[in-house]
Amino acid sequence: MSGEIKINNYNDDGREFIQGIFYKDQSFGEPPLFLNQKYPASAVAVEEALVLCLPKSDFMKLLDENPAVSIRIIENLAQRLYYKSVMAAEMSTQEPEHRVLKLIDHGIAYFNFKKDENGYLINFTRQQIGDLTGLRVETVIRTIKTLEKKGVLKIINRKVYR
Amino acid sequence: MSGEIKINNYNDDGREFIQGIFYKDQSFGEPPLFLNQKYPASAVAVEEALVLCLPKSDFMKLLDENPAVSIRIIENLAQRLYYKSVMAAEMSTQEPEHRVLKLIDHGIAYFNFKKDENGYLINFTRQQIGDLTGLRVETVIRTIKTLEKKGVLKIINRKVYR
DNA sequence: CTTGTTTTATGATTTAAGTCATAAAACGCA
DNA sequence: TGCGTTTTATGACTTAAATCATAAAACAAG
Repeated sequence: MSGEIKINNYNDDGREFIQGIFYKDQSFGEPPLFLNQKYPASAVAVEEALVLCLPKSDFMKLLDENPAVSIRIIENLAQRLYYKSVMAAEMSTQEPEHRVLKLIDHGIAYFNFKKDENGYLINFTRQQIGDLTGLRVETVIRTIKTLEKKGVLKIINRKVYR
Repeated sequence: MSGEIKINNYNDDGREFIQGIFYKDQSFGEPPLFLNQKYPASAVAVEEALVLCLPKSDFMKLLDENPAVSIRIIENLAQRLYYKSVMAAEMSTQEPEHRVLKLIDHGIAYFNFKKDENGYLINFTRQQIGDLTGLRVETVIRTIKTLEKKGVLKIINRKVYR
């Protein structure tokens, strides 16, 4: 309903990977419900957030009685699968510059980045970009500097614009 | 309807990434339909295959008139999203041994690996494992050897069993 | 059976990203 | 207003996986 939630994992040595970030009017956590699986990740509030929790039975009832909702859910899952497919290919084969840029451009299209006179403000910390792309902070910082030098994005007092 | 299909991408320098592999009774390629997006990947027959192509309009009609099909589609997308989430976390933070093992164990659960007296036969080439995990063939070969030495899987005349 | 291709295999070398160390700037808050 | 924390930043060094080279075994096709 409001705020910002990240879905994440930690690997064996405590390194974080962010599966996705969700904002107002978005939903998360459905897939395991349909599979009777355990949640493969955690949900963490990045800022104060209000989240509506729907019991599985109510959710299933909603779907049963309301085909239009099913379609919306399908569209939503399709969107998330699309993002994951694109990022998986990026993360496994492309170099840092490509990965960071892809994430940023995806963010412009699907996260709530605001546009002002400098362009779109990329509302992620370097650490978050790293955790979303599988890179380390230092690498992200250096990569963003390189991208700025190449003129594909701007850094205006430490904030990234595209 | 039969055969084996891989969904893949090639990066800028021709390196392949396999998004997924599909067999009899499975479906693929739906997400972009719901998003009116271009296909972000290609489909390639790995062996002789027979594929049923359903026009978008027919498919949508099927969903509209048949809520039970919607639920099946949701379950299917949820399954694929689940796989991608798990593999994304693996690929970005875990080391080769972990990645390869995770893929193999997922394959046992969801691809059509057959069990015989030696255990489950992992019906992938080293190259395919590499393209699915973002590793190079040589790394996969060495990793599998290490895993064999550790006793977590068997290599019987070049075939991998788990 | 022969021949060309794919798959598995192994050793040597390179390199890009990770790691480690350190610090300044910015932010949050009591 | 001062103090602890987070974020951005940079340089030096290390390392794990990629790359390169080479080859044997297995397989496929004629």
